[in-house]
Amino acid sequence: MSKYLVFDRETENHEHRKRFSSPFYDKNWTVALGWKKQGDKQCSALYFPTKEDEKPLQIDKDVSILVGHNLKFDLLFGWEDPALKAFFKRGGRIWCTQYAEYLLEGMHPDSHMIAMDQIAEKYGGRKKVDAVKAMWEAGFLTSQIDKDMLLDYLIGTKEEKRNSGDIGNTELIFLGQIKRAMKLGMMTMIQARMDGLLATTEMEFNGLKIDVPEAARRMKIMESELAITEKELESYIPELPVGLTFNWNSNTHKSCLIFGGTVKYKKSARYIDPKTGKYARKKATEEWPLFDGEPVDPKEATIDKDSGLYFIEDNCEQGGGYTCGMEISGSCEYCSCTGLDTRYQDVFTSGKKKGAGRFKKVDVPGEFKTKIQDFFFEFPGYTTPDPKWQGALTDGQGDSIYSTNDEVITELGSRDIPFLKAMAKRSALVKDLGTYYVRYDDKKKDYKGMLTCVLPGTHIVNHSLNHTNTVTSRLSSSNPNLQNIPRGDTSEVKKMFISRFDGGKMLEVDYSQLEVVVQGMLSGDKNLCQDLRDKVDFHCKRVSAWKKVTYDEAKKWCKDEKDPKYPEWKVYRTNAKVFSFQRAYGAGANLISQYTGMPIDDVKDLIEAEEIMYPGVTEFNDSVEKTVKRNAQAFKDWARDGKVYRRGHWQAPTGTMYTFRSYDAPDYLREKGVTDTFMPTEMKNYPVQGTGGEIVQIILGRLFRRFVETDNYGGLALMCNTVHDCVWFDFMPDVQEELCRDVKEIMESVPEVLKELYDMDVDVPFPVELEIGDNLYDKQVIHI
DNA sequence: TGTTAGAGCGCC
DNA sequence: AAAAGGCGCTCTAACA
Repeated sequence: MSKYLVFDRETENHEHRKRFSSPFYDKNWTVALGWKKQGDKQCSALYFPTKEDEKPLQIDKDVSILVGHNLKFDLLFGWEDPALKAFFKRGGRIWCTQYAEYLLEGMHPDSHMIAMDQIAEKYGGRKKVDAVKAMWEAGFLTSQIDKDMLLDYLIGTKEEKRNSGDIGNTELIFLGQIKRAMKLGMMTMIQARMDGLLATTEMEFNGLKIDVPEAARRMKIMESELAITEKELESYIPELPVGLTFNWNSNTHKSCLIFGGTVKYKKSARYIDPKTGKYARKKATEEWPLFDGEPVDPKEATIDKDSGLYFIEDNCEQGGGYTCGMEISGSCEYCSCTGLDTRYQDVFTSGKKKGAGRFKKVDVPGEFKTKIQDFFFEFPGYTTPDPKWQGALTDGQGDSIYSTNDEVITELGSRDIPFLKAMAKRSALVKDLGTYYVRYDDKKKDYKGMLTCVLPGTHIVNHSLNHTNTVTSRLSSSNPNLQNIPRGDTSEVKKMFISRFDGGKMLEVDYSQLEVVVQGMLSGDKNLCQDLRDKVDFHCKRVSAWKKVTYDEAKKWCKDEKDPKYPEWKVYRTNAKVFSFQRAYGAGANLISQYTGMPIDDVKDLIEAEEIMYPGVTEFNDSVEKTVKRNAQAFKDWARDGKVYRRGHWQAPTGTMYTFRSYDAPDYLREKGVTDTFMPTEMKNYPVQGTGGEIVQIILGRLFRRFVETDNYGGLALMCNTVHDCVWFDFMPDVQEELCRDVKEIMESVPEVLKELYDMDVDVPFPVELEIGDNLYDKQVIHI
């Protein structure tokens, strides 16, 4: 009799290396562990006041499935527990209620990363103790929360007979989800994906080893290149007013510099007080000496050193005296006065201060007030923008900002603008340094970039592989994102990824054009499947259909460098390649023509040729569209505009459900009275993208089982990462042969796996390519 | 001071 | 025919 075991941890919640409650930080541990085994009348829990008290989850032999919400988190905290290892060894499986909910909801955006509290009630559970959540939100550590309160939160209160809380809710959700999954025909698919979740848990646990000295070396080189480039760029910036610093990161600045425009900048400066019409000033008072009862500005008086009193030497009213610079002696030459009249400051005549000078507090104009104000500076510009580069933002004057992205800069290449190359180089360096190395953010006083996630000592970076964050059921990666590491032809970043083993290697295994294979599989198009079996070069095939020559001719002329036709036909192939990628995303003829520079009629010819060659693909796309439209239901989108839209779905043969929403119709349909339409591009792409992702994930599950079986090849090979159609491994050469053979066999066994799980008859191969190297940059294709 | 939208760009 | 799909990170600019 096999049973389920629901469990959950409340862990110490320090953030470390961008990871919330990181299981890889030694200051975090399981503060409270709760569980309920199938058949138990109530939940159980253990409380561990310190890390030293911590005990592992006990998993009885009759337990066959572990259940939890966001289960990867709880698994990582005990990933090396012998009990858990033994559990997997005997074939134990998992069910993550967060992941299952996301799949059951057809990956609807509202179901991404969904919190338990948001679904507990719909499965008959109840909301949990708010006070605990409030304390976390207020920044308390889990260990600072009252033990009883925490346990109430975890397993329910005494009034709830200790059969609620996180654990009780999870059980109810699990049982409800099983029913839903059976009804929707999604049970097998969910189970298979759960094994994929185990694989990514293993990958997160293993992480990637970073060659920190190499990274530091590269960084130094890049930083000095950056300094040189920025120095060069400086000379192209016109003289700027104080307070405005040109920022090469700012799209506004770049657009204004290149195309002309007004940059708004802020500076602290004086301003006119509307009440007085003069510059605003601060209030101030001064002690002024009194002369005959009238206060006089001390600046106009002199201090008598002996008495400490102020005195004034009044000038002759007739204009004589100091003002004319004349020496005064005796009488004034303009009149009969005796030159200067010295008057002394008033003094107290009695009391304590008798004899001391009298003063009065007088309001005087204080310092000028300043405030941060907008200033404007107009750049003349170097060239005129193409209107199609116009963006949504405006400059200081309200004129349009134009895009200065890579595409535009390339297009500007033919115009004589001297700094474009340096600017592009700077952008590339800043992107690499800021995203994949490390860069100090002056404003936030914080470091940015992938290397900030590297653990000290081990130099391992543990990324997150997220299962519930996309609408297509693909995975995503974050903190850091290890699914967008620049390829070898873009940057040398991949050199940083090395083996953690002494003398070890890295292995990357890719599916060859997975999405084309999936397109063939889903559509069942006879020609496409045959071409996949024949391993034709699809780009040459498209060229042959487009230029009306045979496939063999096209292939020779496109690929044989010695052929006289090669230079011309190579370009055809490149265009066909771009065409096929664009087409996969559903782009129309217009856009492809614009993007490739091919005449629109040529693009239309290619599209037509495609449809004649692979009619099954069009039929498949049409059938998805029909299905979605047929089952669509209206809903009011309050988050958007409160208007009525529709949502429909299409279910793949594996059981995966894709949901689609409608959007405001484009103008040409609006004129015909249509208010909302589904996006044909989404409907074409989701099934292919999603099924490709799904296949990789279930294969990851198979790989995980093999790694469990072999104890990670005796501890000499590790699964590390996956990027949609590829898998990364870290291994010792000792096990290379066995590892490569297994990985290739398992990854290429897609048709067998799909037959076994879903009784699908798949007649296309899923070939993979293996590459090995000392790092993920310098790798060689290997053949087995 | 922190949040958010937009742009840009890395990957598949 | 007509609407280029999916992510996450960094940066700026605007706003509360």
